[in-house]
Amino acid sequence: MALRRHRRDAPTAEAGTPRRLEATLVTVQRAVRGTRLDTLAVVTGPDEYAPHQFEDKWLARWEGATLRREGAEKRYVLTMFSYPSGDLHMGHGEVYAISDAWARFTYMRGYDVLFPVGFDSFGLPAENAAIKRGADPAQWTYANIETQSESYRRYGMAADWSRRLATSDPEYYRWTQWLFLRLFEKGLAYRRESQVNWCPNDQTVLANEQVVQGRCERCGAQVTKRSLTQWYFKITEYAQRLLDDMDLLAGQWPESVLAQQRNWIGRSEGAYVDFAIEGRADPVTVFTTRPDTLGGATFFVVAADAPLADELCAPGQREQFEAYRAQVQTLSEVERQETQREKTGVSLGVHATNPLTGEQIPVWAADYVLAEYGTGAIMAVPAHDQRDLDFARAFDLPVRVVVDTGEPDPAESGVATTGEGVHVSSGVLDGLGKDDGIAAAIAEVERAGTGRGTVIYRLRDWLLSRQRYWGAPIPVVYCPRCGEVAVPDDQLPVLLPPTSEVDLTPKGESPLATAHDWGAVDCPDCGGPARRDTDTMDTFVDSSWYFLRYCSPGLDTAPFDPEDVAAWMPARPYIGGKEHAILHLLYARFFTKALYDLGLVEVVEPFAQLINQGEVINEGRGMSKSLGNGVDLGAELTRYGVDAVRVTMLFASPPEDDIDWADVSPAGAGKWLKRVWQLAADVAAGAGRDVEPATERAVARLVDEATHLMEGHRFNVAIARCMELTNLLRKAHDAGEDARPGTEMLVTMIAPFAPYTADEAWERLGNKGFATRQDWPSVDSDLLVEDLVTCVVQVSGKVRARLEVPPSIGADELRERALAAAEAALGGRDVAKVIVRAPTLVSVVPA
RNA sequence: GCCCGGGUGGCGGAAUGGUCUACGCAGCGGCCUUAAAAGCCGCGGCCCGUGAGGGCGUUGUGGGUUCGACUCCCACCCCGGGCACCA
Repeated sequence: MALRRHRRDAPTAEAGTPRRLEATLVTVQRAVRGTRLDTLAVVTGPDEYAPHQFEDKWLARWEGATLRREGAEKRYVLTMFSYPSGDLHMGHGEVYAISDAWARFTYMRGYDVLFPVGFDSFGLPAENAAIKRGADPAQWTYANIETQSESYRRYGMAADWSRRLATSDPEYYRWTQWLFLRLFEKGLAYRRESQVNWCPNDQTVLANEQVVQGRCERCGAQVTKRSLTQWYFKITEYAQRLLDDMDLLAGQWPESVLAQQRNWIGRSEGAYVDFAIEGRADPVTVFTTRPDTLGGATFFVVAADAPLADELCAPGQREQFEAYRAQVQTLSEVERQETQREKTGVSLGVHATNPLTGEQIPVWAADYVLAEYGTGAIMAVPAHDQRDLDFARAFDLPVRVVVDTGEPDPAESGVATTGEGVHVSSGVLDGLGKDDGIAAAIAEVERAGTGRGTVIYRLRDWLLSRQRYWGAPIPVVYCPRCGEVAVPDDQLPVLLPPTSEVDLTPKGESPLATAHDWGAVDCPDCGGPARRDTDTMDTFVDSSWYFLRYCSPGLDTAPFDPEDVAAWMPARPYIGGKEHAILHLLYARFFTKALYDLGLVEVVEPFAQLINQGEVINEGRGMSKSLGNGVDLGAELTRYGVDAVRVTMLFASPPEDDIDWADVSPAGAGKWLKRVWQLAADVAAGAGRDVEPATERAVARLVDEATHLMEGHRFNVAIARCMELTNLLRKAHDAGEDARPGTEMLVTMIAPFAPYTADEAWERLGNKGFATRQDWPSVDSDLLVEDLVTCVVQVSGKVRARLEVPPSIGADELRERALAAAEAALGGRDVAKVIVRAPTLVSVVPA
């Protein structure tokens, strides 16, 4: 199969070898005050619950099975694919337990389920590992993919293996390049020179989203700035749509993710205002959210590192300006972002004209104004903006109040007033409040032709070039005669050169630039000598469309078939970590909208529902090598059995909460599974008499509750109901009742969490086939009606009595009985009021 | 500073206007066993009572709405996460 070409040379995964030995052993462990003692291996007898003895059997029997159900309604259950660095870890254990439980439950509810698996296999760790060990990134990557795939199967994932993909497969990145070219044709991919984020450690540029508090998201190094010509995607053109379409996601995505994206996009309403500058033909435009305070603009500030500052600087100030700029440029992003820094700046020796007052105001350069936001220049209104006030006080510039908020004079208090107030000394605005003032000010500058209302965004275009080897080459050729030329579709993929032709050592330039033969090509347009782009794409480009490729695996005429995509998309739910809130999830939303505009897909949002699982931590902290508190997933699976670990992941907490592995009990989960397994064998041996109606009703109620809990992804509570059901059925069986129907439902219901134990117990019940292929049980609604319910009698809000009453009891009769029961608690007081909520509650209010 | 989420037993967590603490972990008592492990049964806010039972208290703090509040409203405290010189 074409998809697997790379794997020919991959070494065999190591994960499977010790398991045969373990299969004959069972581990016995004890827990003492949270510290697990050494495991002790003992040979097991025939009646011991020994998951290792049946895991391999079921794994073999499940071979090739998927959750497809031809003709049924389709559902796309999607898990964030993994980066293949080493084996699966505890975090994968949680996200996969959630995903698999949900996918299996969806199947059991009658849906045709697409549940694919793949690998986000381009990226820096492969390259860094290769440099360190002198190996090939492909070899490292594909060996890890095999290791992870083996563990993934062992974990009991019901994935559709025929759709497995890896973004580093040429069959995949061919289409990544193809999609890049479609965006290029549409003007959504473009190249420009600008100041970019540079990671000195990884020796590559970074997108804004990959800079976290001035540091590289991946390695933590302090990011610096460089001026480079790079490729960008025009995500800014989609800012408003990315905001608007969040309405479609409200209630289906976690509020925190939506809030983070809203924050990141940073919509800001205000106005552009033009200021004439002495000695310059064209005015300079500023952005402000408070055009109503224009009259209070007493100076003007340009970002010191913007070309505009250099241009505006008067000859007499040049020396001082350049010294200041040099000083600013030595600051790292981390230093510059310190919030409590003193204001610094330098006068540029020129003046601007306030378009409202006609006043001449001085122009300064400072680093508190950002070159990349707005227009890189501001009107400073010190009375009503704290930063401007701090600057004015540092350099003794005038402060003029134009909004009277009733607070002390900012010039004296040092506190800018930003709230509601009445405009003063502002001509036509005088007497207006804040919002009216803003509207009137916009109307006024528009009338005068010196400004206009506008909306700007904090979001920046997505920088996609990377100066690294292990990624998809950017399919563009530079020709001295024709300029930027797209590689024709029929010449895709632009394959990576073999590592033997490349120097991988980071040196601030792409390793591909050292592959001279690879880089020299004929221009596709004129046939003359030309050279390839030597950068590769950000791996977030790869992951922005993999969920579409899953719909049409192996297709070699297009990245995907629109009909397949229409049949499956959007994914619901999409399950993965919250660290991608403003990275992958924002990029994938943008990409889907761009592909919609290109007519390639019909959906505007790729993920109709999002589940963010929590992290698995240990002893209150994230697991890490430096802390030495890591827990190995494979070792836990060996120690407790796969199902016990899966159940622990799901039972410990709601999916979105973190799990502290020191606080939970895989041994306890195993104990429960053993009880189910033992119950199945005991029930199969037969029973003395029919099941009691009360038992039947209790079973029905628990099944019904568990079903509703599953529907809401409440796995931890659904499992609690299954445990109650186990306890109930055990008692019924021991009392001689026929617990078989209930036990069959129980065994079926644990299949999403514990597929191995479910199928094994199903077989022990004497049934053919698989519990994991059964339909989810449904209950007779007649059984959900109890014959007696408990009615609580409250006096002054406190529970004073309980009555067993038929659910059909009338309000009047219940009132009488409740009053009689409340007599002692009333102690002779008169009754002022009685609230009856038949049949469960009566509240008595004494006088 | 702005935005989002949260605070319930020794612990993980149930309960979203009506019996607070389901289910599980850890703990304690008992049964079984020569013994241990495993397994099974039971206990689990405080006080009085051998017991049945009775009294009191309780969901970060303070107030409010309500017959009734973990749940709704106001103010505050604390914890976690995101953004941040964004004009």
